[in-house]
Amino acid sequence: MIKTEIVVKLENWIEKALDKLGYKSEEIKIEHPNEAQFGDYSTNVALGLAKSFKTNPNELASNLKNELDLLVDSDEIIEKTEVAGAGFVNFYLKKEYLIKKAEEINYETVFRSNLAKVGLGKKMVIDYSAPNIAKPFGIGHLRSTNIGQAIYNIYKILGWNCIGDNHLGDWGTQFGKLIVAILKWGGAEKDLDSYTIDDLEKLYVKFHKEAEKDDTLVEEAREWFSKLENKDPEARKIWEKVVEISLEEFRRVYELLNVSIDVANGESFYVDKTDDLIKIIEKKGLIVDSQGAKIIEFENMPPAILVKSNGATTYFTRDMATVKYRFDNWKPDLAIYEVGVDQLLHFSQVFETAKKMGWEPKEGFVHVAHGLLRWKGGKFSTRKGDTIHLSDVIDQAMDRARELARISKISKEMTNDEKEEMVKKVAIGAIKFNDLAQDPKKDIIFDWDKVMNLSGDSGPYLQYTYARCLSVLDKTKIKETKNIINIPEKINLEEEALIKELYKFEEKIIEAAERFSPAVIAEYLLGVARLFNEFYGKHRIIDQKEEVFRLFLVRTTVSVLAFGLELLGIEKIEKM
RNA sequence: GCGCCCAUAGCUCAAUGGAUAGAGCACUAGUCUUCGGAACUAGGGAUGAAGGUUCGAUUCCUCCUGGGCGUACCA
Repeated sequence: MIKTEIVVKLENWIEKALDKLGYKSEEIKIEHPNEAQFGDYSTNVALGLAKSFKTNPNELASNLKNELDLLVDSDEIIEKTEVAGAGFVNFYLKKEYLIKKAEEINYETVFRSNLAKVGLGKKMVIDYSAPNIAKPFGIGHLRSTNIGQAIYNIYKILGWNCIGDNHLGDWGTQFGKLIVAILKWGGAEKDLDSYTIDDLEKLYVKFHKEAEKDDTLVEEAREWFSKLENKDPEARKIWEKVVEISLEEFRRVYELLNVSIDVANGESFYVDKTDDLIKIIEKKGLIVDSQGAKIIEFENMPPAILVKSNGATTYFTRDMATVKYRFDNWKPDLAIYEVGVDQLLHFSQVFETAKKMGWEPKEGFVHVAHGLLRWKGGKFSTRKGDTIHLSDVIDQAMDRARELARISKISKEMTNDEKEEMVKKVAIGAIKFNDLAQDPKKDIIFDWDKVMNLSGDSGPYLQYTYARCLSVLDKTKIKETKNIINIPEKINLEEEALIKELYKFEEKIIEAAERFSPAVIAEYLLGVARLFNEFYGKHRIIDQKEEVFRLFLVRTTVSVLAFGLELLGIEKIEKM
């Protein structure tokens, strides 16, 4: 758990004060109270201690406060303390400190270099996106792509050395199925070159429909996959073409999403590495022969298949080869897998085997098992063709954004190209935010209205607030308010609420990293934007006597939103 | 059958042992002599059920109900 300087300081204070009073606490918890009336930080340490020492919690808290006040007197951060409730001690921050933190955010280089100290140059590898070849980019893989990229961005900004690896699903029995489908129903007259990604998907779906009636098809598919592994020229030729068609589609999607993944060593990359891998694991004595297959057994889990009875490998084999390759070549301190929760058992088996083989990074493996995408009724299934294509979602979101742009005053001054560009950013921002704003662990219910939500808790709400801020900064005559010299005597409730939210940015970024949850940042940005809009709605900024201070707030809000959107991988919009 | 996960407002989500459970959507009523109405203000409405641990439980434990995922040759 990484703590901010102020939390460390308060912990030390409390420890010292308790020591003087003759108490010792195992754990001192400092948190933000959820109500402004209880200050900026609080500790409940007196409550726990009072219980074990059988004293009155309020009395203990008062004594603690008295000791702390001796330290507060000469402090430049803490303004005052108070005892409240059942025995909480609350802390209030000085205005000067809040302003100093906001200034740091405004001077981006300072803020960035502070954040970069957190990771200490450690290295992590993150496995994300990993779409399957021969299927259109569905909104299922969108989740892994968005969350994975955001986690990558967050770790990078915290000074980690990051490698993103797109573990493309370009190998496996599914190709056996696809080859069978192409040969049987693709039409011999049809040239492979003329296939589109949609054709491939239709064939894949048709295979599963037919396979329900005819058991031999699956067996046939396994045979074709086995042929592919044995470098059969016909199988190989079809496979290569299919990969080419798919990669073209993925390139288009990533460009649209503004995603770029460092390397893309798909499953096929590891095919020629599995023979050695199997030998090494065999040497270690982990392999058991069972019903013609080579398996690995575990104490508390079902076994994993390393080699199938027909001699072909499984995705377990290839994932083990991947673990070894990354361990040997990249020597990461941390390995993250942003893959769906439906593969929980699989990765438990992979990680367990890796531990036994000594291929575990120092800080271990993390499976960010994101929840599945569901209809209200059930699960999406590629096999049944019950999927939603990303391109359809984008098209519909763009239609909706265009409609809003049509009635917007600002966009009347834009050229058609500018407007179309803006509409695209809004639509993609909305779609991405929908994925990122929710705790990755939970299933996500697909809802057209929610995905395309352009108001309220949404990506466009953040983009809009950003544009609104810029517009104010554009209209004022005072151009330099990154820092302020005269701190106002009195600030109103909305100003106070806003500045007391802005300084939390740093800890939110760290929390997002620790919890592997970009949603922490997404939620935080919504809060900032909401507070800003409330402030904006109540108080004029330009040509007021408080203009300098208020512009400072606007500028800090801009900095936080810009930085936060960058972390989430959502594009900013200057005018919308 | 066994294992893992989930259940919060009509709907979609927050709250990772603390103080009066927060938002958005939808609904109702307002705010346009506007620094940008993709906004703001106000309103009603919620912890699946039963026990337990605790000074304190949406949060931890047990059981029940409902749902999801997994459970050797798909990935």
